[in-house]
Amino acid sequence: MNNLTLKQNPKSDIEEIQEVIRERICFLEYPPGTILKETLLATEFGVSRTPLREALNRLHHLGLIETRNGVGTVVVELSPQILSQIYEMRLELAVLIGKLTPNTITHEHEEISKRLLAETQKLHKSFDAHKYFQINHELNNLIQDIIGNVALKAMWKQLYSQAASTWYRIAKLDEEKVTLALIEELSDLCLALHRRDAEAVGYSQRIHINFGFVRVKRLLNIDNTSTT
Amino acid sequence: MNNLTLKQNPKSDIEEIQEVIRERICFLEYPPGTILKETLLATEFGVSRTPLREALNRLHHLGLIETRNGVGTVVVELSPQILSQIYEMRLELAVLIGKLTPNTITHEHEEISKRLLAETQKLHKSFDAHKYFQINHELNNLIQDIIGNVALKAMWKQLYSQAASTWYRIAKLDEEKVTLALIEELSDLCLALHRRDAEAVGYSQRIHINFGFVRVKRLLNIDNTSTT
DNA sequence: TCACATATAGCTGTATACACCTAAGCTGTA
DNA sequence: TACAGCTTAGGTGTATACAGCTATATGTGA
Repeated sequence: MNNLTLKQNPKSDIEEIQEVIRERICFLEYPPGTILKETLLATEFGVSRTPLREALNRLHHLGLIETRNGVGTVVVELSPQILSQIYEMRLELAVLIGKLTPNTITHEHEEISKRLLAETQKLHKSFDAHKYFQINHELNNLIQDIIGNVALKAMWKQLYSQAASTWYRIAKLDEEKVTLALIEELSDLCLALHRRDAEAVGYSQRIHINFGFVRVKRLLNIDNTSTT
Repeated sequence: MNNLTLKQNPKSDIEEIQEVIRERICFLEYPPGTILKETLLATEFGVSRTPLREALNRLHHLGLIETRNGVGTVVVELSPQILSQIYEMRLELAVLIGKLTPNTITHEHEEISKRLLAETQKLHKSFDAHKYFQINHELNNLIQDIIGNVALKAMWKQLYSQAASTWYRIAKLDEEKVTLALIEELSDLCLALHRRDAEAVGYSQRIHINFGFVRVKRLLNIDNTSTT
């Protein structure tokens, strides 16, 4: 665990490539529908197509891309229905953070959350989309670091990756409100971490995922007939 | 959906290879520690190493294998701790089956469960390990087919795959009890399906996963200090 | 001018050769 | 005989050539 960054250092080249492309998809650098060419990416990362294809294969398994023979590898656009299912799942997983043997919360976790809160407050004065994405991303890494159950952690990461780009696309439409919501979220988180209360972290996450879900539903006109 | 089989037909060759190897791992044909050679598998399936590596790569992502450079691809042996986390997660996911917009239960689902029950009752008279595995496998496919939330379904499948081989190894130690438990499980399931009650399916699954968890813990001497 | 068949550029899918890594076995020496 | 060092067989990791597929563009006839 590095100094206040929680950097996830990938071991192999392939994992590093995978992470870079994943972030590009999450951060809307590759918006849904973008067609990625293996040759171009391979030359960019300075490797041959073979290892690059392995990276893409893993991203395919994460549900982020789809490759069509003769065409290219396209960044998936999730249907409103699937996206809704993903959010419903995330709501359920959130409360499991504190339930399933969480990792011990450290002083460092608390410090990171404070830093992110401060950065978001600065963001409130002059909004910067990419900075907003970055903070969300680091926040998610922080949450992941508290999740002790490896299966839950993997699932949490995957669902975040799948939902991120849509959320960010929507967030840009209403900078003011989402920034305020993020400040509120981080405030809650700071309090929960200060109390070393993983359960509170989970419930806080649930609340704020639901905030996002409501806005996503509103903008995608999802008819919600499920019994939540 | 085929005639009372719920066959999952893979599209590409790679997916088919992946499924075959996955079943071999689940069914203990490749017990943990087995070293798989890419060349041998490639010749067996009549393809080159490239597509076979893609299949292995996906299995790696499912947490079933690990490949070490210069050595081979080894079937992972999950630590008792990780296995415990997987079971805890499965317990939580079970109740979500009925909660998160399940698929409509059909007459066919009911018929399959009846058939599996009948087969298990025959099994009770003369036990056959592989047959037992097969029934468990089909049962799991049946449950998957009821899960409507795609994220939950994917997670469910993955966790089953990871836990299966350990469970089967343990099941062989006490054929009598596990067969009776399976009969009970399928009886509950038949009833729930007859009522078209997905929630009951979920709770039934939870009960019987817990049955397995208890036995796994007993044999692996897991110290359970978590607050379930 | 439009519809349709065809040619083609460029992509992914696959096979294969080679580089690098690892572990086991062999050998020489104390 | 025991042990250290080296050799080597055989594995995975990577690069690359080629096969097959797809969408676009082009040309031709009505």
